[in-house]
Amino acid sequence: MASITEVAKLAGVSIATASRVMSASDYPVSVPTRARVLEAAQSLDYVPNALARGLHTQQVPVVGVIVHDITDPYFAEVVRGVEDAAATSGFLVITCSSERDPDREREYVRLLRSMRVAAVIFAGSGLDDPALTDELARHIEGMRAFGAAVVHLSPHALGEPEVSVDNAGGIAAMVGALASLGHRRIAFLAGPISLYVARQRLEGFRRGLADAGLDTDERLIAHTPFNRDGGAAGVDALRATGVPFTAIACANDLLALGALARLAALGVSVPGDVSVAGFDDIAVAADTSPGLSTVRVPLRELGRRGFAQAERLLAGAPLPTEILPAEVVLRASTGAPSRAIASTGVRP
Amino acid sequence: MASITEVAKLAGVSIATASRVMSASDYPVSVPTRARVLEAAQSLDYVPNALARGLHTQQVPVVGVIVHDITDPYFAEVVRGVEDAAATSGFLVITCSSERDPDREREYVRLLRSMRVAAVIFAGSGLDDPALTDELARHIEGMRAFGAAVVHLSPHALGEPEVSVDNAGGIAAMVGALASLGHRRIAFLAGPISLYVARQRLEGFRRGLADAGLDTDERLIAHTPFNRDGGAAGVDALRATGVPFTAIACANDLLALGALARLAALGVSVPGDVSVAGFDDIAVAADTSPGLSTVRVPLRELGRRGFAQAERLLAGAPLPTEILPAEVVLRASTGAPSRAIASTGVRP
DNA sequence: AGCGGAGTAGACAACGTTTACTGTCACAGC
DNA sequence: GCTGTGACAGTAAACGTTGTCTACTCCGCT
Repeated sequence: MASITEVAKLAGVSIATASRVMSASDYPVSVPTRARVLEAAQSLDYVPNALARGLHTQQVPVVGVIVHDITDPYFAEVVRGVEDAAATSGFLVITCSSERDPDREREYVRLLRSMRVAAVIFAGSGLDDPALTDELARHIEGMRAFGAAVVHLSPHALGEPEVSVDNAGGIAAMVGALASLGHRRIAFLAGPISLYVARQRLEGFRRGLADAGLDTDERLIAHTPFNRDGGAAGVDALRATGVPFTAIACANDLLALGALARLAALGVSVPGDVSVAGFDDIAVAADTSPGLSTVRVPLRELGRRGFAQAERLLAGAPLPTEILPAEVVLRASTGAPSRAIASTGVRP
Repeated sequence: MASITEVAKLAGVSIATASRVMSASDYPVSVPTRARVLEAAQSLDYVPNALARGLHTQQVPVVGVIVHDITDPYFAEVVRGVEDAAATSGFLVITCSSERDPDREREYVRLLRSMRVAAVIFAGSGLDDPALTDELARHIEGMRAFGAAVVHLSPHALGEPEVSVDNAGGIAAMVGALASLGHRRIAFLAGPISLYVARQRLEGFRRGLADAGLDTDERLIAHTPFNRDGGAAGVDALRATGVPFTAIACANDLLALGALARLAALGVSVPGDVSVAGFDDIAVAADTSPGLSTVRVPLRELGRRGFAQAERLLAGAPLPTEILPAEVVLRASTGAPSRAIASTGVRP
């Protein structure tokens, strides 16, 4: 593997001159000299050593993205957005699936720090856990200590996210849409209360209800894990209350997918008996049956903007926090209500 | 950001001694000295500089994974497998979505080389393109030139993949399952002929047919892009031939998803009129309606083994190529045939 | 008493860059 | 003819590690 020393030797110039050509520095190098260096580099298949460069500049053109799970379509889409933006700036992207496990997250942050990555983007939501928040704050401080940019794409304990999505507004709009269809008793699969996004979405749910002139029935709010199984469990929890409802709004699409599957297994027709709505509009949402009504969030754009903010932060430019719009998408899983189903009133 | 120099100073030892403690070298350091160094490191929040370390060792504990698109559930799952295995060895994972674009791939390989990553895992299949193959060969040689491990998880032009999946066997088994259900005229959405995996799967299709004592009707093989739209296009192409068929096997799940959607739009019932089968068993397959019969491939395991092979390669250990089994999973999209549908015979 | 060898610690030279800092040269201005 | 200046090129010192080599202290053995 050729180093710049060999390039310089072959070109018959000093290392400094070769470096100035290869690193596109603005230091003047005469045209013929530059050409000779370039030719030497080419013929040696020279690739600059980013480690040596990074050792000197204290920074390497790499950005770390901390997600819950890259297998979750939500995060895959966000990471792709980061990657696309990063690629145009010559940055590489390190993906870290933390599984929301504090130990894994800590370890990833440590590794990212050891690599002196230029930026770390936290794509997943923060957890409300004082101990963890303290620790995270130390980590973030540690990262910033060597000039790394830190960007959040979701609400968290330590201030506003640099870029985010109108979570509350999106859910409120969906509740409004359900109300317009005639629904009066709307249930909510809220996800885990400890997650800040889930809280924002719950707040949006309440707001939507209020906007539509409906009361919130706390018994129709179920807190279950943010995944497919959580959706099924949520349906069961809702039915167990015995309280009637005609629609289920969900805090994300995975919950809605689980709910759909569980309802189908129970023989409850969607949207005949109950309407179901999700949030995020992950790609699968169009392939479920019935097609899932949901709230579309520009996930890839979220990732792109996240990287852009990181770059701006690195450049020391001021940083207005951005909130991306969320848009209701009505497909086949929602319709006008027929009759309220309760735990005992499910059609066989 | 504290360096080892400061740690050494605070502990009152030489840099060398501090290094020996921090890098868990097997060089003897007395217990009290070690304790002092550790304490100093702790109090300074010292995190070793992986760049400096990598500059010296010519290698950084990072592995690059080149995929088609991280947003494709197939690749997300594989990357997750790599990530899980990598995490237990303290390695970070760089994700590169090349979109099968030679320019993007070249650029990613260049960046990965500049980072001196320890390994590069090619998760996606190779393309049959002599120019590209040449270039790729040069890249791979370049990577190996500095001691990087290169691992392929799919068939490609330059030899056997280090780990892969029984593509042909899986499809053949699915064709066998369809034949057992009574299907005699089975169509195949083969994906792009230029992709090596697609070829293997096509070969498996032919073999499955032959094993079942059926003739291959070349008109029932459609080559379309490896995605959802390709599935829809494939259905249209098949119908346009006017040749009757009772089942469609697909070279991957995305094609099957597209086919399912297109058939639903045409009012063709699945599996009433046509059976549909996919390949890969991505997570979505369980959420389609009807649930997609497919061939399950241990994708996460594929990623894990890929990393394990890279590690073995790095250690210089011999390397038996592995082929992971594929298993038929029958869900609701397949059933006994009723009558063959042709381009003109579709029920309204 | 002298010597060899553990056991431990420190000095120092890499690794491949970048970037002050120093030159050198030619040329313009006086 | 001298000096100042601008355009280049080279020297050398970092950046933070690791590993080799040398050095010092005890110890036990002859």
